[in-house]
Amino acid sequence: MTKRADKPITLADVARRAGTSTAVVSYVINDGPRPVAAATRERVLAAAAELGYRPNRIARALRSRTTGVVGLVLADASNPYFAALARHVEQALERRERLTLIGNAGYSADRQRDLVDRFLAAQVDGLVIVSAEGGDDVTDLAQAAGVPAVYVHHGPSDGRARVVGADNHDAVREAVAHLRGHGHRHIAFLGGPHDAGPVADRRTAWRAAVADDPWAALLRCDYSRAAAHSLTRRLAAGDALPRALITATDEQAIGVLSGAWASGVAVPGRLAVISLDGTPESAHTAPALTVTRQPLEAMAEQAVELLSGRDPGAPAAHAPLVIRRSCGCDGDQD
Amino acid sequence: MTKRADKPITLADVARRAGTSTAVVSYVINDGPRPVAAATRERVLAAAAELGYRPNRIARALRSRTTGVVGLVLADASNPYFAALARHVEQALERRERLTLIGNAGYSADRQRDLVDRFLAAQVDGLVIVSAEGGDDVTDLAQAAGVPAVYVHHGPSDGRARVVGADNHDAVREAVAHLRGHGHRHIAFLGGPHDAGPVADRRTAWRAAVADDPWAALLRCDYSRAAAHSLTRRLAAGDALPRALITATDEQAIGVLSGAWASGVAVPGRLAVISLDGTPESAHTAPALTVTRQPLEAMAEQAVELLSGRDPGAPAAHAPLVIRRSCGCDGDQD
DNA sequence: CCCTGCTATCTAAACGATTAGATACGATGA
DNA sequence: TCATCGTATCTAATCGTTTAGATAGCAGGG
Repeated sequence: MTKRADKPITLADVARRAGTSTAVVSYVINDGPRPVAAATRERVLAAAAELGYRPNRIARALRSRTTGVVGLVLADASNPYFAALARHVEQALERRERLTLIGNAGYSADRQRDLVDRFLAAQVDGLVIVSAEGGDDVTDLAQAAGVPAVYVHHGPSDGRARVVGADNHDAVREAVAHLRGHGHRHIAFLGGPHDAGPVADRRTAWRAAVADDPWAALLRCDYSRAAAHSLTRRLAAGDALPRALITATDEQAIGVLSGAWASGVAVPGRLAVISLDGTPESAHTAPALTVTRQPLEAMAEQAVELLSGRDPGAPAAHAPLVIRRSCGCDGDQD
Repeated sequence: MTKRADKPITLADVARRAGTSTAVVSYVINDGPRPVAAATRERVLAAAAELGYRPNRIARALRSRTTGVVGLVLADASNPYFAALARHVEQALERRERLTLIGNAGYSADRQRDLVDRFLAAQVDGLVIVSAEGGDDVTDLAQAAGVPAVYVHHGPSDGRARVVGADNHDAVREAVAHLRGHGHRHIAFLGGPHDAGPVADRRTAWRAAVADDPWAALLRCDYSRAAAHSLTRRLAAGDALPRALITATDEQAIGVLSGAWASGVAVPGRLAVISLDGTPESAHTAPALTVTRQPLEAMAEQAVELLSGRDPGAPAAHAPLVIRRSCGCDGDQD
């Protein structure tokens, strides 16, 4: 009961108490555009402290037309990859003292536009779009409102929008080389149903890396564990399972693992797997997944940097190969 | 280039165009507190549509002292359990047309208070705290600001705060009974390092359910996959592994699974496992986890309902047993 | 024909901060 | 002593809504 709830403290209260005008208080609070005498500053600070003054960001936002809030639109927060990305974006924003408005578009372009609309009405200072293939282009909306927008992981390919991604080519090349090192001749790839955006890049890179192998198999399924699980069971039943597989996403890799387990297929003995995401989940599957870890933190940092108008130097961060067990190595599993 | 970015449309613009005052426009926009003649309403609506008017929520918030934004404070978004809970809370809010400000406290009470402070400065209409054991009590802050706060999963135990949880006793009883049904005599429990909040409830319930078994072992480790993984490996090396185990959380269960795999321990053959969370991840581990699924959606719904002042009837939702394979059943895999 | 009461609308004061322009006060130089 | 300048502060307009109070117009009862 230290403070009554009914009357929030305002600038005017502090000014009255300090015996000054609201202007000086404002100048003190934000090292304002004009200087304040040291003695006065002290009085103001003391008054503010005594009253427990907390600036009202809404009022500040109305006047100064900047809210310190950024909208984060997610295609699907259930997907650990997107969830991890979201976390890093939120942290990058936090570091810059900005608040994060979050929303789930659930792979629907309509809901995505809707969300962006609502974020813009809330006067966000910027938009980070973590979208998947289905994600529509919302650059027009943002532009109309004069709000900077950045896509992460996947975005419209016409040059108009700023898109932050990772260097997938190198990663895939490394993965293929590693499996070759284990003696595998034919290295299959499990991609998505349509292959647009980063996953298409990954597929292309794989195709290039196995160009010398006409039998390299391209598999496809949804990006869900369930889909990869049943695909694996089906292939195992028909004895059509490859011996070495690169999956486009961790979700698929995890589905492959559980499908293999259910079919009695030994990993990595009968089937070696490398996944191209490297979310935290991948470290504690059975067996632990060898992955190329997407540099999520660097991507988030780059995205947020782009929002502030700064153009970060490095165009695409490298995704390092993290060797664990699913590839056949006797990994770092303690 | 349909709309210039430099001049957002305001109420006054619409009023001018419709030949009315700003008051009527406001009345029309929100079926205002006063009626408007049908003809006028038409004119206003038309003008608004033509100009592409979008109300400025900041200005609205300043005047009406309600932002339509709720702050969601997370102990740790990396934990899939919390992440799933967060998703459901966000969806429950979305359904009520409210925006979600999200923030990660990272198990630190200081950062939690800090976040709450910043959310309150942003004039949130309510706070949802998804906190773990470490989480401090922030009821005082919220109360001082006159903002309703609800804790989900875990909260201060003095009656002052509203806490939404699930019925853990029933769930644990069911899990124990199920393992007994598989012929297990001794059922161990893997809890957290300190056991406060819901995990303590779960432990207590387990103790009650195995009261007739003086040898039932209580294990402890951090709530991380890594900790459970190495604990399992250690126990396996010392041949001290129980034959049936209930884990307090999915994270631990997944760590146990990967530890067992690494130690060559067969699950469920040598070690049967049931977990008490039931996050989506648990469906696609190898083997698939049998769990008591926490009613996250119901909890989120309850929490948001509480924020609006309504007191939802049901005090604690039931966590149903989802039978898969880690318990020894020939589960519903694929 | 005037007064009453109702409806539809307008005027203007909030909300709490920021900030440009006006002002007051000493100190300085001629 | 007076004009000049600089510093520290105050006054008040402004951001875009909401909404209570004032007002205008019209119908109906006496």
